[in-house]
Amino acid sequence: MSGRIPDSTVRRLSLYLRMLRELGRTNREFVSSHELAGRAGATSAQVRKDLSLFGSFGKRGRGYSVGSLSNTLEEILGLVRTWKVGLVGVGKIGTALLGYRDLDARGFDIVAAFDVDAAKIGKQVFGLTVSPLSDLERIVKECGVEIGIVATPPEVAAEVAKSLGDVGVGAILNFAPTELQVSDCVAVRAVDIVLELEGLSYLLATARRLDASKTDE
Amino acid sequence: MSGRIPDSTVRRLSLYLRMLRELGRTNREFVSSHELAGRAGATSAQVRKDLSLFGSFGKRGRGYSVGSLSNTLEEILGLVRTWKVGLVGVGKIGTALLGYRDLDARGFDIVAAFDVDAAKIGKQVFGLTVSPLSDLERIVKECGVEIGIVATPPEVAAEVAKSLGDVGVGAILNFAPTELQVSDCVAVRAVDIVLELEGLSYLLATARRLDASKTDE
DNA sequence: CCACCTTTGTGAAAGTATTCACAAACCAAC
DNA sequence: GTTGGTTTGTGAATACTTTCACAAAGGTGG
Ligand SMILES: NC(=O)c1ccc[n+]([C@@H]2O[C@H](COP(=O)([O-])OP(=O)(O)OC[C@H]3O[C@@H](n4cnc5c(N)ncnc54)[C@H](O)[C@@H]3O)[C@@H](O)[C@H]2O)c1
Ligand SMILES: NC(=O)c1ccc[n+]([C@@H]2O[C@H](COP(=O)([O-])OP(=O)(O)OC[C@H]3O[C@@H](n4cnc5c(N)ncnc54)[C@H](O)[C@@H]3O)[C@@H](O)[C@H]2O)c1
Repeated sequence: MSGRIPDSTVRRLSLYLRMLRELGRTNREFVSSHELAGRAGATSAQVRKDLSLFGSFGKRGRGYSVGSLSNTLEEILGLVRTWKVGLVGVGKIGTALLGYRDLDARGFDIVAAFDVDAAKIGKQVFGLTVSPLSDLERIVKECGVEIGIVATPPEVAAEVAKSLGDVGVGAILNFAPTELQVSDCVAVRAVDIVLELEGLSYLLATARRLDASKTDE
Repeated sequence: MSGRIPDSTVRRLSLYLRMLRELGRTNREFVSSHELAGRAGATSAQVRKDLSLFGSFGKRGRGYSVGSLSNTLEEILGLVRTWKVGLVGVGKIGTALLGYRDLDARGFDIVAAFDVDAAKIGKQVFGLTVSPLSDLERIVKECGVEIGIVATPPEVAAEVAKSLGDVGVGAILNFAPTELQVSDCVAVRAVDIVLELEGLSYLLATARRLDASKTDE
């Protein structure tokens, strides 16, 4: 059980958990793989296979207990605790993230924010005081920051990510449209809005090309 | 040539293009698949296979012409034109996006912003006047909005997405942590920050579990 | 306790994506 | 022109993911 788990499975587990929490709020007791699949955009076989990578959690004939499967998924995903998050770059997107109340509720607590801009250092943003980047190491260690968010201009993102890794942060969420190269023991995920828009652009352009060639015939 | 192209290929094409533009700025003339692969986190075979899905663009023995491959990729990705974008929900993240100057530069022009909050309607945000949601249809049609961004609270995201689809928007970028179900002829991509953080949480938790079991032995 | 209905868990099959490996092409230098 | 070094384009091989399909398990009602 639980060798290498594909990324796509982990993403789906998050979606299942989200649905389970919703169902929990409506006091539902059991849910079938079929129903779980429905809203997560997966198939029922996929739900069962994803879960079977970690164990057997369902009751044949009944489905999955909403409460206990929620707990199991939270355990698997590491969401039984609150993670401490540090944010670097209190600009437009960084400020939005500091004000993103859902993060707390979901187990991600932003405990520190850093910037190099003297005008921002010392100011409170959504209740958190912005620290100078030079205090990164001290504060990350004192607060026990485990996840870093990079929200700086792309030119300095790689450098910032390296510092975060060096100082012991184990995972980074990167908003800058740049590939970070950090040590393998630091996990990185990117949120790349331009990339997503370009993906949409490709689909729109392809649809138009198809339309155009159909009209030509 | 060019049947169904995997999503992973399209994402990599964007990354290749990004690198090519950087190389272009340094006046480089040719680049090999090996070098292109390097920074995009791919292999050279993958670069060549991705490109070969669309045609033959390289010169054996030399590599790819930076300028002409850039143009080709822009053509493929539909980036030879500027797309008109409409944003719904001028809150924290919506405001950050309105101020994201890079989007213009990359061919995505936010031409309209909508909200339901009377306090926001009519105000200028980064040079754009916020319109009431009730004007969605009129403005989308007048301005020719082609891509919609959903930046509303999750509870209303599905409804907003449906409206966008109904008034003729062909593609949606969704920031709300909700599955949208829209007609198949509307393309959707999601930017789901909580999902990404949960992915990191899984990796951190797994690493810890491994550590713990090693120490136990 | 048995017949019947439902839904899981899982090998095996099908389908996708990535990597390998090499002939064909190009360039440069002599 | 021919030799040698380089790099593409691509079929074939491998690896990975998803889907299929069904036996086994649980529940219900008689
Ligand atoms: N604005 C958006 O909506 C948006 C969306 C997605 C991605 N992004 C990306 O996020 C990043 C930030 O964008 P933004 O729009 O918030 O820009 P911004 O200019 O508003 O903010 C950048 C912040 O980073 C700070 N900074 C600069 N160098 C730093 C360093 N070395 N260490 C710490 N802080 C530093 C600046 O002082 C500033 O406060 C960019 O890479 C951008 O491409 C922005
Ligand atoms: N804040 C962040 O950094 C962040 C990051 C990622 C995702 N998100 C997601 O983005 C969405 C917005 O988050 P936010 O933090 O900006 O919230 P917010 O409350 O600051 O903004 C929401 C905005 O949407 C408007 N709105 C509400 N109902 C509307 C409707 N029916 N039509 C049009 N506009 C409507 C509100 O008036 C408000 O201006 C949420 O779904 C959130 O989960 C936020």
